[in-house]
Amino acid sequence: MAKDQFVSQIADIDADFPQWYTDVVIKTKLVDYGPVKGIMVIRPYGYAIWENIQRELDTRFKAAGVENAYFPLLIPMSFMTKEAEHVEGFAPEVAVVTHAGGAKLEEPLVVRPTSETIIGHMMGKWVESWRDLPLRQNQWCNVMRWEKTTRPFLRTSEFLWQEGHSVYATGEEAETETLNMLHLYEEFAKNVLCMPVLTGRKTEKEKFAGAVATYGMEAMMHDGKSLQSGTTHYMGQNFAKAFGVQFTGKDGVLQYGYTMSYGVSTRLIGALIMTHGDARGLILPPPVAPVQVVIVPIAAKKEGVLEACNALKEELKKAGLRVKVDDSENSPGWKFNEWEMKGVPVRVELGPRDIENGKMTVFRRDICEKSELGLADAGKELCALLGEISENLYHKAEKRMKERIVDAETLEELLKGVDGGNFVRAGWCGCRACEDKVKEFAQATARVMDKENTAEKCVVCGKPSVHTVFFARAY
RNA sequence: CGAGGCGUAGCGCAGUUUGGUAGCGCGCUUGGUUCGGGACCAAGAGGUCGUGGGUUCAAAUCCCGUCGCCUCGACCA
Repeated sequence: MAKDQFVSQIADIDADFPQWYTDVVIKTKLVDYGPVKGIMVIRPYGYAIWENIQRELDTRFKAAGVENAYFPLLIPMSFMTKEAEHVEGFAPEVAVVTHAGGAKLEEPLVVRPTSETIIGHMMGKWVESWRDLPLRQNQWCNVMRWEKTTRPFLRTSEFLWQEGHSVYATGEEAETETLNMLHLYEEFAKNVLCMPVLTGRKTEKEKFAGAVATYGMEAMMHDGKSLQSGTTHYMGQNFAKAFGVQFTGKDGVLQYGYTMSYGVSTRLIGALIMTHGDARGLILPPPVAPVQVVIVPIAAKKEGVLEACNALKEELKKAGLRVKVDDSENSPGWKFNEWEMKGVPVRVELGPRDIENGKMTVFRRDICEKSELGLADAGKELCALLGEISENLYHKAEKRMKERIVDAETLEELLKGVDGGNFVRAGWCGCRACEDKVKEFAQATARVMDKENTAEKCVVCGKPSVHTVFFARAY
């Protein structure tokens, strides 16, 4: 098959970015559409990415002192109504179980859209004394939010995530933890997903239902749109009061704890696809790639070729790499394209010519270039190469993001900025009306607030700026 | 829910204007030759044309109804 025909299997990344994205997740066998609209099936190749994300995050959580636990899928409806803002925020999108065991339930059960309520309930029982604090737990689970429009990984009615929940004795500690977790996510995005993110506090309009403050990390996609890739929330005593999370302090006084929560989801997979991918398909960052090195035998039937491939595989495995030998019956050209589309960071071609010369032909997915490396010390060489690829992916994405952050002083400039696929930094007076006006005028939302208020005037009303905000169109 | 589009083989589509044998590409199966960028040859399997009704000698095609899906507007990790 001609090469242009292969490329045409995936839509043009520049011409139609959403179509490109959908093509890629389906054709690379990350997901499939299931029988229920808006609920995706994650196939082994996609799930393997999630497992790598899980492992990397879990290691970090545990190092920070967080323990894993599991809480129920079904939550009594009455729990949802205990925190006023929370129920208002989530009511439109919960799925409700009304019947079970062949009979109508006395109290409907909601399928968790997030677990603040039930974890708050349990923590209320577990926390009695200041000695029980801080209580820091995390769970890996699925949640359900009945979304109106969906897209694989980016917005689905059911998704996998982790949600961490902590109780502290003081607001300061809980707030500090909220920021610490945001930084943990940022470091993770950089070093594991090779993805630069913008972090900061969310506006009142964009914050989590029931939170005092929400912080988020936003990643810039190829087309300049923003994707909320993780959030951390400081709840103050809102949930502690609703669920009776009380403890006796050192001073002997019974008091409410302060809670916080944080989560990232399978959306991260969508984020890294849309951050790194190109016209040929996926480009997976080495730390999360299910296969880091694929070995393609050339002239596999010739004596010694498969043996050499398998020997190399064993050597690379010993070096800690995830390796696959593609010994299928397909032609080499077919395999090249297949694994490139699937985003494998490095391909090694091994044929009679290479073996004779004691070399291997190495193809880098990130720059699509071939070179030769010596077969001796292959493990060390390829580990170094994967590290180089990770850095290159990060720097490329970081450069793009930095180049596409522009400032605006008027609504027209802001509109022009987001139309051009940029994040727009602008002043904001802090009022809801001006925020709504930006949305109406430019179809852009406040992603996060900058750490410092560098702007002078609100981009809408011209009053003094209270927060400098990054505005963008968002997925 | 407001606007637009689409339902024909596993996937992508043509055929509908003007009714008349169910087609194409990819994929799949079998056998053979191949293998350093999606190889080639040969043979084959696979569709009650979303669905219900109507018109007609005859409907994928015309008429009426209905269901489903996709894209764009209001919420979200």
